[in-house]
Amino acid sequence: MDPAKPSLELLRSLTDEHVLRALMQHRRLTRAELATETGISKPTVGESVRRLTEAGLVVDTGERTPGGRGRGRVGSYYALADVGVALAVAIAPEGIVAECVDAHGDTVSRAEVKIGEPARPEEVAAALRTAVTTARRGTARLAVVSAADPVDRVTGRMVQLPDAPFLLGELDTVEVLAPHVDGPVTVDNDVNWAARAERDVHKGQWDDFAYVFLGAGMGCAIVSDGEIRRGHGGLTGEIAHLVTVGPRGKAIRLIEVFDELGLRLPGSTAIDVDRLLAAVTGPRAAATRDALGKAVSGVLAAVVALADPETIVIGGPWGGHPVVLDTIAEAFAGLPRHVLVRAAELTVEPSLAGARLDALNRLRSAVIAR
Amino acid sequence: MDPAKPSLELLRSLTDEHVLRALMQHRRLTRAELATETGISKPTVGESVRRLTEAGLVVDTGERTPGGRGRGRVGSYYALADVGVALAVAIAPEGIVAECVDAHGDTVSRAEVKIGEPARPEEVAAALRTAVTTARRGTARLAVVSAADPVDRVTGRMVQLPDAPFLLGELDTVEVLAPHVDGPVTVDNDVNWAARAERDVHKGQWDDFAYVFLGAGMGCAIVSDGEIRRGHGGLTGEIAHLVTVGPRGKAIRLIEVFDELGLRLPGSTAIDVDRLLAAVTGPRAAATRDALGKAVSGVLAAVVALADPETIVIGGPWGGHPVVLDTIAEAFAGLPRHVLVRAAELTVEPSLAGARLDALNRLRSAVIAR
DNA sequence: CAATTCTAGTCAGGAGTCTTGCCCAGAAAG
DNA sequence: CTTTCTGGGCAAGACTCCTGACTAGAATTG
Repeated sequence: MDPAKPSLELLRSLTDEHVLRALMQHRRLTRAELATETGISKPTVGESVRRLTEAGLVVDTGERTPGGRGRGRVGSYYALADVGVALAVAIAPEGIVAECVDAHGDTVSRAEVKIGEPARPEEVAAALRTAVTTARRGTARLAVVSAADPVDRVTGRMVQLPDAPFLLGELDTVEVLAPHVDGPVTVDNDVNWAARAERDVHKGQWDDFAYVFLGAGMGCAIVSDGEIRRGHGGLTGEIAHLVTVGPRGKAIRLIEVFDELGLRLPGSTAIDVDRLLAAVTGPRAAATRDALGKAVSGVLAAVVALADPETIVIGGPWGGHPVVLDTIAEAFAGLPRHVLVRAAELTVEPSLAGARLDALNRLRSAVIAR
Repeated sequence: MDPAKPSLELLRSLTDEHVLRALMQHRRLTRAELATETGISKPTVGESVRRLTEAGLVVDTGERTPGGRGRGRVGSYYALADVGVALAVAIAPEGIVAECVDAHGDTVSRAEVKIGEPARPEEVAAALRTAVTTARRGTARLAVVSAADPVDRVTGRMVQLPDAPFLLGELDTVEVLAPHVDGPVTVDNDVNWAARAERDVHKGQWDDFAYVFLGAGMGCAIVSDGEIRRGHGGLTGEIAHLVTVGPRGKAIRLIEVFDELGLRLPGSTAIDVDRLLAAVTGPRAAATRDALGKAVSGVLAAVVALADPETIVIGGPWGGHPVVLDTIAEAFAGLPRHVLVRAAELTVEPSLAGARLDALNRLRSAVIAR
């Protein structure tokens, strides 16, 4: 039965929720301001504030309305009590960033820990612990993690796909973080988080788009009806095995294109980004550019066919490079169905930004649910 | 502001909604049965029934509880009043089927109209009018339409994609039906409806799967997080231009495979299903089977990469054929990432079944919203 | 400096909704 | 005929929200 049972308690909790959300957004408000902000009557708001104060969720800040504002009676400012923080963590092969956000959306602390390449799982786990313990302020009520590898939707663990780049290795993020977090740990891959951040930049306008990330690993995030689609195992957008156009017009998997072009790191599953960038800008670059353009636009054709995005956003160390972007856009424009291709808006820590915002929303919901 | 404002009116409408939903599901109930069914107290239910009767949404059927049931006082049975019907329509090149469903989920009428091939738009429109006027009983409060062509998500009109099969032609379903329906007309393509029906067969178990339809036209529906994903323009799953493996290992678009195999209807954009089935079962079938298996499994690889389904369902006149299905499953099993491939469960009018169920849900919501 | 004006917060009254508990009517069972 | 049992209704109580009036206190105004 979908709709909630009607009861007076429902009403009361709805009132409290409105008040709490208003305080999260506006930091500090008087009872009167709360009433106009929420549209609820003054006496009801007063009662709610009394309840929430008693429950320890709201405190009288002691501040009074400044004289300058009006001439009437001074009001008391109320604010959210200390309700704990949420952790937002980004795990990449280069290093780890951990941040704490409070219910107002402020980042209260931050820690960075570098990792030596190639990353070994034990090293990553140790760095993760260090970053989180350094960053933590007060009780962390939940954690949201971005990881630069495919993530199993159910267990939150990294998944190695055959022959596909695997940057971090076997790492059970949930297990590592559990001792440091007093609540659920959510893990998803970095491209999905970056796409969520991109969506929030274009709030309400972009409901359906795709975000293609081209770096040492390749991935694609699909936003449909305003939400990231993860699929059954969380492996939506793992495009390494997508069939596309190879260097001589042959149908091969995307990851194989980089073998044929000799652009993978020897002894590793990852793509050699530096060499790739040198190859598309240096002498005799035309052939490489042509091959990459055809291969990637074959992927974009698949994205258009199976997700029908409004636009396609391309990001990542080499995908975001102007030369590569132009090459891809040009090759893609020749296909029968094409959409606007553009560079990602967010370039600095896009996946952390996405994880941070989700951490905030989850923290707020957790506070409201007592 | 997401959560509804707390008010007493909210409570009342919630109570009415519970009562109405119980009556939709159970056809006829006494006040006491309504109370136990909804979990709401007897006086409250009584009051709600009084309100709803006054509003004309509920009627006293005049029936009394039969003596056999217990020994207590006789109760009065209440039931939903006549609140109109919903139209469910399936438009295919062969013909049109229109049905009326009432709020209990009963199909109260049905009409079929054949169309001569090839279908001309005016002929289809005329057949549509005939089917709907024949089937309609009472006021149709809304219509849900399945159409065997790509459908624009915003306008509900058919969309012709370059070089892709286009079976029904330019047809503005919404405009044709508007005079016959007293409410909104919803249009989507037949594969999406079939997939919805398949989802409802596996209620709650299948949240993420793909439905690949292979017939005169080809399409694919993606169910993610329990919902059909349509994309920005409603063209999700139009796989004709997906890059896949051609007959000699060349990377070509799916639709071109049928050109190379000589399996398209001359002078038309559609696939010649009869000739295709003959080619895969007759003598020298091995080469054709091999080509089809590779081409389709390339499409499935794309579906897996971009949607990560739990299973892939294959249906349609030639896709559902055992020989074809086996061929595809075999070719697909050789790829690095593969999931279970199975035939569609529903084979008789699957898209109409999906449209019918959606029509029912929409009708119920419309009734509850007064 | 006193009167006026204005505002945050509270109080009182009233309307509305839900629930529990009790009672009644009436049919079947004993 | 009495007992048992069930659907339905009534009354009382608890609770929530709202409107409107009131109070306290500060700034402005004359």
